Amino acid sequence: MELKLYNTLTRTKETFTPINELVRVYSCGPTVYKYAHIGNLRTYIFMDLLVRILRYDGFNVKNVMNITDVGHLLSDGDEGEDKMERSAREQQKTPYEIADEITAQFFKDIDSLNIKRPTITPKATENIPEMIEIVQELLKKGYAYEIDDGIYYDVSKFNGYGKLSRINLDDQKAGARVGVNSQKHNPIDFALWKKAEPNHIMQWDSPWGKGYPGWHIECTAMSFKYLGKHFDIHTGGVDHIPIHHENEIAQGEATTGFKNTNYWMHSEFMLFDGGKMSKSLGNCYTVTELAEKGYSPIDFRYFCLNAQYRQKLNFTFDGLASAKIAYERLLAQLRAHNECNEKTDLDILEKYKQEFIEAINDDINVPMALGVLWKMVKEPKSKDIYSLALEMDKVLGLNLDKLYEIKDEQTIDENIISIAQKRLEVRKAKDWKESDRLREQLKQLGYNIKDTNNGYELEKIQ
RNA sequence: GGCACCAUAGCCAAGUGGUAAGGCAAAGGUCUGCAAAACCUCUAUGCCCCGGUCCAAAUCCGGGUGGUGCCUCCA
Repeated sequence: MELKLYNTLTRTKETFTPINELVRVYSCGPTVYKYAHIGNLRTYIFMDLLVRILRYDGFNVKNVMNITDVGHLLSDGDEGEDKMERSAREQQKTPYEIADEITAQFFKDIDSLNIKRPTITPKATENIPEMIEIVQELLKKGYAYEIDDGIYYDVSKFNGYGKLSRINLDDQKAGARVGVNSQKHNPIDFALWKKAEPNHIMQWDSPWGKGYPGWHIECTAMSFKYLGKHFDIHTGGVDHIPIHHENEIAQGEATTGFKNTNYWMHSEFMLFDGGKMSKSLGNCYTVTELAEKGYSPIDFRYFCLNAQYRQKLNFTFDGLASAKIAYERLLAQLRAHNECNEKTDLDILEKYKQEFIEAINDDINVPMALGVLWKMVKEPKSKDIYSLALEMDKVLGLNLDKLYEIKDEQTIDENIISIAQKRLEVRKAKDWKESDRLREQLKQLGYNIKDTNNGYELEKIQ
C-alpha cells in the first residue's frame, strides 16, 4: 500500500517516497507566549496522525517540533514588539519564566491529547549561533542586507518567492502597506536579525551587535541542524503558507542552493461557530477549559478525528457533545467485544484491516478510518475484533486499550450516597412513590441517578 | 481589488466517473414499576442552482449563487 500525501507545493496528492530509510519530519511548533487553544492543538493532532501513520506503515521516523521562545514579532518583518517580551511585560514576569510556564503546559496538553512527543523539541533560544550562521551566509551570498535596526532578507533577490502560496509578488506589492520610514528595500522584506534596544530583555551577541533572531530564521536553523538540509516533510497550519513558510523556503534555498523540503503539508483552521477562531479574537478554549465543561482531551481528539485535516472544522459544543457520546459508545461496544470469547473469520478481519489501511494511506483520511472501525464494531462480538481495534488505535490514539478506567473519580458526598442507598432499599420493597421522591431529591442536590441491573449509577449534573 | 478553499440528510462528515461510509439527533422497538442508560432497527431516488461532456456525473468542464480564509499577528 503506498502512502499518498497532499503536497501544498504542487497542490496534488503525491505518492510519498522517502529520501532515505529515516523519514524526517519538521513541524512548526508553538510560540510559547500564551496558552495553546484547541485550534492550535488541532494542528498538532494532525502532525501526530501523520507521524503515527508513517510509523504504522513501517517507516522509521525522526520528527522535530520547535518551541519558539524568542523573536516572534507582533508585526512580522516590521517594527513590532516581540511577543515574548510583551507577554512578559503584561504579566510582570521575565520572558524566560513565561516560556517555561507555557512550555510546560503545552507538553501537558499534548500528552493529554495522546500526541506522541516529537523526537526532538528544540528551543529557539538554545540555537542562536546556528541562526547567526545562516544569516551570515545569506549576507555573504547577497540575499540579505543590513539597515539601522537589523538584517533583512531581500525578497527581490530570490526568484522562487511566492511559489508555495502562489501569490504574485507584484500584486502583493501593489496592495501592501508601505513602511514610510522603513529603510527596507522592499515592503515584504523580512527581518533575519533584529538589533536590540537596550531595554530588550532577550538579546545575544552577534556580528551586528546585541540582538535577537527573526522568527522565520529559527525554523530554518533548527530544521537544518536536527534534520539536515534536505528532509522529507514540513508541517504547519495553513496560515503559515503565505509568509512563514514562504520565507523559510527563501532562506533555506538561498543558503543551500537546493530544495530543502520535499512535501509541505498544512492543516486547515478550526472555526468557532462558523467563524474564525484565534487568539486575537478571544474566542478560543484550552483543553483545561473543555475539561471544566466535562469534556476530556480524548473527547476532543475524537472530535478532531471526525474531519479530514485539510477541511475546515467547525467547533461547537454540540459537536463536541456528539463526539463525546459517540466515543463513549465506541468504548462500550469494545468492552463487549473484549469480554466475548468468540472468533471472527480471518477474511472478515482482513477486509476491515485493508479498508482501514487504505483510508489512512489516502492522505490521512481518518474520518473514513473511523467509519471502518465503527462498521467493524457492529459485527458479532468477538475478541478478535477488539484485537484489531487495538491495532487501529496505534494510529487513532483513542485510548482503546483503556476500556475500564474509572472516568473522573469525583468524590460524592456521603449524604448523596446514603439517599441513593435508601432508594435502592425502597425499590426492593417496590415502594415506587418513595423511590421517585428520592430520585427527585437527588436531582435537587445535583445528581442524576440511573438504575442498573444490580445497583445504581450517580452522575453529577453539569 | 488580488489569491485560495469550500457548498452532501436537522447537525457534523466521508465519498472526486459506476449508482450516496460513519457519528450525533429524531423515530420505532427490546429491557424497565416509571425514567434514564444500554442495545437493536430505521432515516438523502438524491449531493447549492443552470447548462455541457459521457453509456454513466455528487464526482469532469463552463456559467451563476452562497460561505469561509488569506493578502495585518494567528495553528
